[in-house]
Amino acid sequence: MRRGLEFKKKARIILVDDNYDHLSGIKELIEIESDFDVVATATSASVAISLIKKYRPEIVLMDINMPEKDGLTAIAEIEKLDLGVRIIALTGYDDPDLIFRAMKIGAKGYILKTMASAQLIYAIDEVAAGKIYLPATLSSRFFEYFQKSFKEEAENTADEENLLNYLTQREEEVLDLLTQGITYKGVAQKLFISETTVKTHVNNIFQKLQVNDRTQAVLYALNNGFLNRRKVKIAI
Amino acid sequence: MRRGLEFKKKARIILVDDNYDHLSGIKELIEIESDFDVVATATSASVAISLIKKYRPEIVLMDINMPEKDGLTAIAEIEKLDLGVRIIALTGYDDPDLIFRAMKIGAKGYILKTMASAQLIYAIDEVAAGKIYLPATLSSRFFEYFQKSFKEEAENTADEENLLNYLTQREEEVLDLLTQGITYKGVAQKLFISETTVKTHVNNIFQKLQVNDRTQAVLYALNNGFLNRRKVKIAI
DNA sequence: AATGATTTAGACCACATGGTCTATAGATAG
DNA sequence: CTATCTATAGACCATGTGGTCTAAATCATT
Repeated sequence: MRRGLEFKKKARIILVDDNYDHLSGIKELIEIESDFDVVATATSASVAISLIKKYRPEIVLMDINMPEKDGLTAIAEIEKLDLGVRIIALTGYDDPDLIFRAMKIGAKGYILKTMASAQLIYAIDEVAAGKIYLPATLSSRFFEYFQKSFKEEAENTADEENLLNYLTQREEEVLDLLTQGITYKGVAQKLFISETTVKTHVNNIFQKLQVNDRTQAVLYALNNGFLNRRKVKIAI
Repeated sequence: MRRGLEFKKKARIILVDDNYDHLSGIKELIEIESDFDVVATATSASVAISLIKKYRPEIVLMDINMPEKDGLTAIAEIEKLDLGVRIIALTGYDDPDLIFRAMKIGAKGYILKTMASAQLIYAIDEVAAGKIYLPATLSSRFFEYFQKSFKEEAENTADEENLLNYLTQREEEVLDLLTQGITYKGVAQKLFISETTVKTHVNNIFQKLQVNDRTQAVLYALNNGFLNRRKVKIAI
């Protein structure tokens, strides 16, 4: 796997850190300890972005903690450019929320400044090889946060008292169309039934969901995993 | 780290797999190759759940591909019981969607049946030690899927042509209340303005969002990150 | 000083929506 | 073989909603 790399050209890297000393430290480290090519460095996110556009590096090492424009939004912007740049986030803290958000917006790796320099080189290696790199400590933090955020969501949706469960199949179909913003007339046409029948169904839905109008019904459906359950039915 | 385990009592495990041969194979493997204690086995998810309630094991090895009640919903149910059971998912395929969903609902590990038996033992070891275990190949698949799903979300929300951007502040406030299923009268009271003013705002909102009714407006808002941007304003 | 955008508000009308009640045919369950 | 549930559908009415037009006060910008 790694062997394939040796034949390739050296991966080109841009370093971004608002601390100049730290920046040159990393630069030196990479140049001495690895065979990557540091083509540019930047001390601000906005400069970094124009440098990236110019040099089209394979890898960007981005410090997250920067004044002015913070690293996370910078990463988001770079990802949006869709240049195939692979970004490694760099920070002092192992804050799970930070890690989660960085990975969410597309970072391919995440390392702490306190980590050994060998680990930094290894991370770049891995990311350059197309992989995603998270040190073990960070990946567990990531997963903790990941699962926590979804657990909260699940408690709201898959709740034991989900009124959606009381709906009949036909009522679900009607509600499904309501969640697409379709009127009585539209629903009637789509389901080949009369408009008054739709009204009956809708009224029954209101009763069961304990709401007074379509908007509330749609909101209830959306907030209680109505779309998810349709997906599941199709997927599984 | 690992050393701490030796002092503890052997971790107790329940195995779940609809294939009986496979089940006894794993059981034998664990009993011979490790010092874990297989307290029970089950060939169906529903049996597994009652066994878990009875034995309160530390670890559950759960096959995902089972007829009747599938493994994923079983995992979700077990997690809901909140017994502190740590579940490892087991399957033949490395389908990223499956992996993602398993981890999402709370699995602490995920391994393939095709993997070496040593890796299975190692996975149990890690999960028993409170960690989360994903083999390298699976974790990259997980992250790919993770990032892909959020990329799509971002493209829908942070889209360049987001009609929500054209709304004035007051219109945003009104729309915010609409997304809570509040009527004209309610909005008027909340904002201390007349009902007809609310109507004017709402009509302007419809124009700007290019929709014909509140439901569609609410759906547009929800699908285009209206709630997110309020969150973002507060959070970041 | 003037222009334009925003917020406020009213009038008027058509019609969509919600509430309630009744009723029939078919399916399902006890 | 009832009893219940479900899907269908109509009548009737009150009211909420959406469309359009007008208009005044405020505020920012030129």
